[in-house]
Amino acid sequence: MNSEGTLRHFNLRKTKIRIAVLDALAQSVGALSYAVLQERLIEFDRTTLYRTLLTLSDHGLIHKAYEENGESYYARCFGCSDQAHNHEHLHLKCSSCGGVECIEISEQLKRNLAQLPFQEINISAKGSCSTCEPV
Amino acid sequence: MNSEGTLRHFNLRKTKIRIAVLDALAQSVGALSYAVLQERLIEFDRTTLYRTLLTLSDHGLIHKAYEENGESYYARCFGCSDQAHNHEHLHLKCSSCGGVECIEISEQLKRNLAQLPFQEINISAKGSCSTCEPV
DNA sequence: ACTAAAAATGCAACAGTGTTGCAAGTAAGT
DNA sequence: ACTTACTTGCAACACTGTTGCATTTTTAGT
Ligand SMILES: [Mn+2]
Ligand SMILES: [Mn+2]
Ligand SMILES: [Zn+2]
Ligand SMILES: [Zn+2]
Repeated sequence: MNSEGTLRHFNLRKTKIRIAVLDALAQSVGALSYAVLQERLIEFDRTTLYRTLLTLSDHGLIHKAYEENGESYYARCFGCSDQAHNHEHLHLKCSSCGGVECIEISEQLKRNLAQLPFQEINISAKGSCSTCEPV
Repeated sequence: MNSEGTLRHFNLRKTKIRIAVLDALAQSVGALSYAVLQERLIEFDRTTLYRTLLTLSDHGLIHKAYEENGESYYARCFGCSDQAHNHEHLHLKCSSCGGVECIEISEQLKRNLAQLPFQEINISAKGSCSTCEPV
């Protein structure tokens, strides 16, 4: 589904910046930092970008994929809603290229995590991404 | 071991702010935010606090326990060194009181995580802490 | 297509945090 | 006590998070 369809599906108004953010994230292999989003969407005010990220995040269209030292990365969600973000994957920050990727985890690990009595669980890791250190 | 002994053990110079930071973290049940540390250690310059947290973190005496929306929380480390931070626990942000705690995880989960090919892994969760919602 | 209500945007403004350079002060070994 | 390497305080700057408010845009109803 394209970005406009996604917005309609989530009952969100179709605005330029929302489409632009969703498009940017959809086209990117890894997650995009707030700084990169800002420079790619330089035609919009950064407050609007800030509020757009909040809205898309609140409704489960995107999620914060990584955060450290004031750097935030965002990525598209798959199967999330405004009820809950279900992130059955981890966020890898590549020590080499600095990129951030969403990485699938094993079924076993998913089951282990599901047993924890918490509303939301996020795993982040540091290491080499598949591009920088091919398997 | 007290804070002075800890610094000696890690071959770090014994300075007022390092002792004060270690003492503050040692006495606290949960992790302390940067903001709280700053107001408790108001007698020191915030740049010095910033560099102190970096130094203690780099050498494995403390770790960043949680980070979101520009808020960082710090906690004492147990068994870490400048070679590696071994965090076999997760960081819980209480949705109720806002506090951050280090929570032990099961042996099984530890084993699962150990199999992942990454240098460093951090788990953070949101939910109710034991104080706000007793078992 | 027209209109009104609801929602989103742009702009200004402010606080907090991360970060660095540099001069002055301090800790630790001799 | 002396020396040296390390640490601190201060200034300074960039970036992010956050809010209020006037203006513009979207969308639903006619
Ligand atoms: Mn992700
Ligand atoms: Mn911890
Ligand atoms: Zn990489
Ligand atoms: Zn609590």
